[in-house]
Amino acid sequence: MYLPTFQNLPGQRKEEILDVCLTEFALHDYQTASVSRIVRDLGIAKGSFYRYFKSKKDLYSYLVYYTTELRMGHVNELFESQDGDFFTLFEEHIAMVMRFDLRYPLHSRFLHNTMQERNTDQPVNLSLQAKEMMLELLTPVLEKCRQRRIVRKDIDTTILAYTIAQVQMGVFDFLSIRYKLDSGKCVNDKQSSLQVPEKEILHIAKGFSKVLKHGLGEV
Amino acid sequence: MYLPTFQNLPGQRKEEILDVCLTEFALHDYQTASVSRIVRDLGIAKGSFYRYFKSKKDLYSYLVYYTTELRMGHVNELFESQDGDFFTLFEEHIAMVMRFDLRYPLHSRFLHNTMQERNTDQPVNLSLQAKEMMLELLTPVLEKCRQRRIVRKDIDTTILAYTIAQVQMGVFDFLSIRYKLDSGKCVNDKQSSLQVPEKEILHIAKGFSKVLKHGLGEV
Amino acid sequence: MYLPTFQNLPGQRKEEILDVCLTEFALHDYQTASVSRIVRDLGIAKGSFYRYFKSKKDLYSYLVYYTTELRMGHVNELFESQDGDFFTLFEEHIAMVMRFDLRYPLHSRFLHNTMQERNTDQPVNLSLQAKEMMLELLTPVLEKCRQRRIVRKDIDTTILAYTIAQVQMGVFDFLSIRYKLDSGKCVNDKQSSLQVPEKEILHIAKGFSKVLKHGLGEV
Amino acid sequence: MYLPTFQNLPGQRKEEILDVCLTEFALHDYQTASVSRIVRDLGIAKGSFYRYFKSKKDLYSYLVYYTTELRMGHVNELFESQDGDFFTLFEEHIAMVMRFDLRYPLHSRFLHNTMQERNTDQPVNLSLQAKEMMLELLTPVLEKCRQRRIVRKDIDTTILAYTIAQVQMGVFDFLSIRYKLDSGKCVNDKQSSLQVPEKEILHIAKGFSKVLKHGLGEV
DNA sequence: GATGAATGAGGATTCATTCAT
DNA sequence: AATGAATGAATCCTCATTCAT
Repeated sequence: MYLPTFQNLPGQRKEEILDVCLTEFALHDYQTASVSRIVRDLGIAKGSFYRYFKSKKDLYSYLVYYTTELRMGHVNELFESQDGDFFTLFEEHIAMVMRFDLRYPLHSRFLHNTMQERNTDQPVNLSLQAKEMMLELLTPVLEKCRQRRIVRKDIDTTILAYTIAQVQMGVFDFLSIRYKLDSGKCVNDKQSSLQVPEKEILHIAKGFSKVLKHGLGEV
Repeated sequence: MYLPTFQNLPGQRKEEILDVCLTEFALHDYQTASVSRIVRDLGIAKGSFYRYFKSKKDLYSYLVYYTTELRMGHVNELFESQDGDFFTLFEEHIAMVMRFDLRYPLHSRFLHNTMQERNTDQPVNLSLQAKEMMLELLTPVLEKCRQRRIVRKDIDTTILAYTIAQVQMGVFDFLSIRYKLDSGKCVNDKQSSLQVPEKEILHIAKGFSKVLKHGLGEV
Repeated sequence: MYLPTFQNLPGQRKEEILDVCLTEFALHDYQTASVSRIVRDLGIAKGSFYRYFKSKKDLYSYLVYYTTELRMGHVNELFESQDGDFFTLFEEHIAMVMRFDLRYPLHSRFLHNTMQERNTDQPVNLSLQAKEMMLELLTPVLEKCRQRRIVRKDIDTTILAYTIAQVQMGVFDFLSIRYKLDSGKCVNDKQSSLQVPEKEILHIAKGFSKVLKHGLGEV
Repeated sequence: MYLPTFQNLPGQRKEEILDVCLTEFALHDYQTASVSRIVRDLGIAKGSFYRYFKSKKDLYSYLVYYTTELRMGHVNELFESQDGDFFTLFEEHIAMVMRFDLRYPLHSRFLHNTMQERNTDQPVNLSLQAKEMMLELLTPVLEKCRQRRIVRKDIDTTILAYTIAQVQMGVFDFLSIRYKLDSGKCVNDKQSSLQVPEKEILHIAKGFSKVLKHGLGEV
């Protein structure tokens, strides 16, 4: 978490600082990311940085928290609404994910990096952890869906849940490939957002939703 | 590529060395992986390492080549056989992947890391690149499947192909979660392989295959 | 060029540092000169050095600039004054050179080394370059002298110019031999200056001037 | 000095080896010259090298001896013949020097480098030593010339002697500048000799001789 | 006589962090 | 509150030399 000194900074300055820090961690992995570069880019003294954040690790933790919060404000997690259809929900969810990725490419790329971080010292594979969490959330939802005969019963729930999770986590890369978006370049050039027509987003969301619901096989 | 000095080493010693090197790169990303640690673990002089490999980068390249070759010997890539059904093929493929991951957890984890390498200097996202390559391979296969009425026509091929790719690339993590395998710990403890009953493997493979073919939705 | 951190140092400390650095490069060629030895001699941390200068190369460039400036403040280059006699000018010039060499033996030796630097990577022979530059400066001067019947016309200007340059560049060694000065020892022992009576300097300067003007042959 | 193993090598092989070694020391200073590169270029084992020469230093010493001998076979040192004129002698001497430099650019460049070697460990400035030796040889010669009224008496002998030495040692560079010879390139490209018309050589030799005898000044 | 693998000290440089000002 | 100089261990890599085969 940040230190009081950071808290007392004017709001805009705080955002500038977070922006630079996110950029650094969006372009490099944890080890390679450099506090020296951050303070250079911010034009502040090394000491100042350590009055804002206790350490590189602390900064990183906060950035994870911060971006996760931001994302949660834009993307509702997948759960079964009382009346809505699960696959419609999935469709909406995945559309939200895409919109977030396009609107906040910096934060999105940072989170993406986060998911790929591996580290001996703290042997937590964040990516794995995230998937596990998602499975835990999805499993009961899918169970209910089964009872309501929305989801098939002849395949393990974990397999179903994992497929959903995996597809959902891949949307970012899908967009990158489909629209030749270079998120690294985009972050480097300080582009603040990417453009894909809403219509396309809806189309893709429906596509993935349909695949999940009915499979690839011809009926 | 390795230097002659390495080539001349007794076979067992070569394997020991590759093992230590793979471990280092399995536990750390390229930047963080340390030649110093490698030579310490091997109990050899710094200079000796550089008589085996020209540089850290060269070692890394070779390890990628080496593990890729190994994997290719165990896992046939996904393509449409003349008479076989695509989804049966997928089932077999994914079973092979799981068997490889379990038998060679070190190599598997290394390859996994490889896919996640991002580098500012050469802004090639290997993971993205791999996915793109897979899409290019899968697209024509799917097109044929469509003509033969095996695959539905009402969804974009790219979406279908991407879903397959994404699911396939996630098997490793699925096993990790389902069987509480900690590949980091496993690599650290020098466990040479992991055990999951063949029956389970076949079951999971069938599960993913079915999901892909028929979807999650109840019929 | 130096970094701000160096600039901010107290004047005396700056001189101490430059002194140690010059000594290192006066006793060894560029490749052999060692940053490790410099920081050891200065009693500072490795990292500190790199807060003063960006790199070994940058340090070297600055030292060249620094000593050249210093020398230029003490030694006027050879050119034809409107009314003065060329050989008188030469006499004065060479006396100034000797005085500089004796007063700043460290800087002088460093510059001397600089001239001898050869480098495979950038195959510029500095010594050769310096001579060429000197020839370019001297040639028009000598041409004018010829018109004014001060310099003979029956020998190629380049030969004349080269002789002047060569003699002038050898004064340092001449002093070393004549007065048994060991500039290496002198630098090592941190002697700050060498003593040769002004009378001697004038005598030698006149000697070289006369030789150049009238030659060795008896009239 | 070389070891017996080297002595026993067939003559041609010995020359090949010396050639490669000379090239290495012609292109790099002592410290930077690399035994590794030498054995690589020769295609022999490291161990073999150390059976030919005790050490890098020993090799270097031998190369100095070897090239000096070679040069002495082509260039007679300057001394007063009983009847010949000193300045005619100088003219012939300097012509010989130029011919040697052009015919043996590799050896010439090596010797040139040798003269520029500075080293803390063995505080012998070879260049200075060579000049001193030359002065010792020239001084008695000049004294005799004075008695025979060939050389003027109103200037110190050391100054005269030094001027001669200095001019003579500069011929190599003079040729390099005048004929745009790049001895580094020439060594790299394994050109075995350089071409300058004999007529030019004689002209230059006469030029320098005249300057030394009569000076630059108009009579 | 020849080989070439092993050595380990040394090279330049970067880093996160501390602390006196 | 902010500064920025100092630290020193860590990074990758090269070198001349030795010695068992």
